[in-house]
Amino acid sequence: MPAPTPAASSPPSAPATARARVRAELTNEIKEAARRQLADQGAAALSLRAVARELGMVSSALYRYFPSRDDLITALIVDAYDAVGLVVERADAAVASGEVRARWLAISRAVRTWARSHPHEYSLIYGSPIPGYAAPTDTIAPAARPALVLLGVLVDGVAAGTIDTNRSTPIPKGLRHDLVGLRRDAAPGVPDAVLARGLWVWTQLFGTISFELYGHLHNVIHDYDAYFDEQVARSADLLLYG
Amino acid sequence: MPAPTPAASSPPSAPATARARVRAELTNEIKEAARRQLADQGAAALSLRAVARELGMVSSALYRYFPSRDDLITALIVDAYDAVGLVVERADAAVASGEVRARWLAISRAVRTWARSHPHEYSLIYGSPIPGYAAPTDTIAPAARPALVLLGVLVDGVAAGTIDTNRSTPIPKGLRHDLVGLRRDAAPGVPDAVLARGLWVWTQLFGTISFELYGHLHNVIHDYDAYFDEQVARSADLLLYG
DNA sequence: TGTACATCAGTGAACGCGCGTTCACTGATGTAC
DNA sequence: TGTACATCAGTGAACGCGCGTTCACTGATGTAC
Repeated sequence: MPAPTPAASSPPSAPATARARVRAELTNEIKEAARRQLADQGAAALSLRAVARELGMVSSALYRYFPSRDDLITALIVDAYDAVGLVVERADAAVASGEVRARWLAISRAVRTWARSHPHEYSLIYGSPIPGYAAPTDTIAPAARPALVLLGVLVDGVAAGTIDTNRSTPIPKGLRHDLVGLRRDAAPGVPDAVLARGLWVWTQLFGTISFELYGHLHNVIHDYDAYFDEQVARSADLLLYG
Repeated sequence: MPAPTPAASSPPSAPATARARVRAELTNEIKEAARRQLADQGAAALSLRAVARELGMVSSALYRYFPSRDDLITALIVDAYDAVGLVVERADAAVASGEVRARWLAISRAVRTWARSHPHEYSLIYGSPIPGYAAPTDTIAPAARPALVLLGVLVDGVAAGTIDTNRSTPIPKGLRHDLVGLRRDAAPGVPDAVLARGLWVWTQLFGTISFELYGHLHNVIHDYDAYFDEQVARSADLLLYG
């Protein structure tokens, strides 16, 4: 019986050396501490020194992990998009693919649940931009992830005939042109009217969540669960039947 | 012919003394400089010292006008709500009150136009909250101003029979309860179904504007005018016919 | 109309604080032979 | 298996900066008589 090699106990995808493993762990700890700070103060107030303090390190040590504050913020943004993208994908995957209405509801609720439990990460990606921070191109692909799930639902619903493709309203030429691109890239077979409805309910969803999170319905809505359910059910009808 | 008194050339509503007049003017100049800084950096980065610098004053002088940085921010928030409230009211008033659809379109376009020309003031009130700033109650009344215009349209549209009140979808009990309060306070005679549709299109409007401003439709929509027109026309149909 | 006093605006220095980033360094971990 | 060297992580001091707010002050404007 051969003696196990030292690496045998670590998962196959783990980095080879102990140093690299520690590095990956500390990178995560830095991001977690930064996320905690985000929750306290918001992104604009995120401070490298405070993050270092929380980890018991000296502030200059962080520069071994992130070349600058902006790079740390970028990492948080990418993580946030990936996190919401993942919960949306999972919620969608938990519903049978023919159940278009249920998939929409599952997606909507997943976004809201994630937003409510991670309000500052939600703000980081869907709130107002951070002063002085310019998003690099690395954030583009993860940003699209949640919306791609909805587009997948539209593709399936149209293909299966569950989504009504007859009802149509006039669509201006400029928009029609943009919808051609969207269909080509991410929603084959979905007609203009359905894409326009998709955009319409998608932005509505984020409007509803932002209004709830930012208190714009304070003193108007008290039962946010009931309110959300109703609005999202309405969106489902609009999506399916136009 | 009697000699004019010194005060004769000033408008009747102007403060009595020269000192009070200068004070009011400087208060406005401070707010204008602060708004300019907002556009540069965003609210979180708004600095009293920088505002003072721009006005050629010493930073401590600002404390004669605003007791703290938060009070200056509050003033900017109130001004921003009043500004968007005013343009919305004017846009609405320019349309005959029976033209419900046209009024909705006018209101929507007024909000978007204002948002595009004052993106940082828009963010100040509809974007993510400013870290460390807690909105005082002074902001509540002005915050309601734009929405009250839409509610006025609903009241008129229902009273005149222009808005379809027959189409209705199930409304959960919790929401029904909230709608009772809303109807009592600001929308007499407007049934639940219409109020719920009103909330839907209202949040949709802000979702659309925020997505445009914050670049969430980057590479998807290029002709934002066409896109906005289509979405808002769609909302008009929903509002009127359910 | 003129004077005495009170109110107010703005100054300049200071307090105490926090920030991002650079840099030369020490000591530990990893690699090649 | 052991040794020599290279790589890397973390330290601590420093640079240069900006911030909100307080405070005693000077001089101008307003008010009461």
